[in-house]
Amino acid sequence: MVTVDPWHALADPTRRKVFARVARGPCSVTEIARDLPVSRPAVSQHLRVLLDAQLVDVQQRGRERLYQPRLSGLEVLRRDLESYWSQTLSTFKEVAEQSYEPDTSPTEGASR
Amino acid sequence: MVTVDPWHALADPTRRKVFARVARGPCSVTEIARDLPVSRPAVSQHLRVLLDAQLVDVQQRGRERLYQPRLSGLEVLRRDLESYWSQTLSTFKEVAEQSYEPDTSPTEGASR
DNA sequence: ACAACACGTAAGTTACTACTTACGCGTTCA
DNA sequence: TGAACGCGTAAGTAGTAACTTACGTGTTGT
Repeated sequence: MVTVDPWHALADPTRRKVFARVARGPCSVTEIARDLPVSRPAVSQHLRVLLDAQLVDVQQRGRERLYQPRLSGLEVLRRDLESYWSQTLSTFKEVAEQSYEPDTSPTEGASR
Repeated sequence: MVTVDPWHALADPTRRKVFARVARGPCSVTEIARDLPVSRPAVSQHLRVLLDAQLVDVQQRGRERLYQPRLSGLEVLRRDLESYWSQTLSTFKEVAEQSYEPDTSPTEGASR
C-alpha cells in the first residue's frame, strides 16, 4: 500500500473537484465523471490518489464502487494548517512588538 | 502579478518547509537555504510561488529581503478545509441514518 | 449463456515542475 | 572605489504528473 501526502492529493484542481463531490455524499465513479470534463479512467486514477492519501474510502455495492469521504487525511491537513495559522499569528505579534522597541535589534535603524 | 493557488503552493514538501520556516519568524533567503538541502536560487523560486499565493510578504531590509508569513493565503485554505470537514461529517451522518432505514434506498438489500 | 454495465489498469504522450549553474544588479563596508 | 554580500532571474535538464485510448475482469439482467 502506497501512502500519499494529502497536501499533494488536494493540490490538483480536478482532483479537488472529485473529492468535493465525494465529500458531498457517497457516489460512484461514473457519476463523478459525468459532471467533469475528463474521462472516467482519469477519475479512477484521481480516486486512487485520494484513497492512498486517506481522504476517501470505497465500498463495493453490486457492480458499483461507492466512494465516501474519510477524516484521516483531513486531520493531517487540519493539524498542519492550524500550526501554520498560530505561528503566523504569533509572528505578527513579535514583529509588532519589535517596531515599538527598535533597541532590541542592533541592525541599525533602517526599519523604515 | 500572477496569482497562484495556495493548495498548489503548499503541495511541494520543500516549499512547505520554506513556508514553515517563514511562519516561525521573519527570515532571509540565505538563512532559509542554510537549513535546506537545496540551493539558494531554489529557495528564491519557492518564495516567489509563496508570494504569488499570498502566503508570504517581503520587506527590503538593507541588502536583505525579509520574508514574513501572511494570512490571506491561509484563509483560503482554512475556508476550503472547513467546508470539506463539515461536509464529510454530515455525509457520515447520512450514511449512518441510511443503515438504520434500509427502506429509503430501493437498491435492494445488498447493504451487507 | 450472452450483451450491457461499472470499473481498474496498462501504455503512451504531452505539459509542467523542481532543481541546477551562470549571470547581473543593488547594498554594505574597508 | 572596489571587494564581498544578498538576492532575483534566465537558461537548461531530468523527473513527474495528468490525461488519453485500449483492454481485461467481475457483476447484472434477459
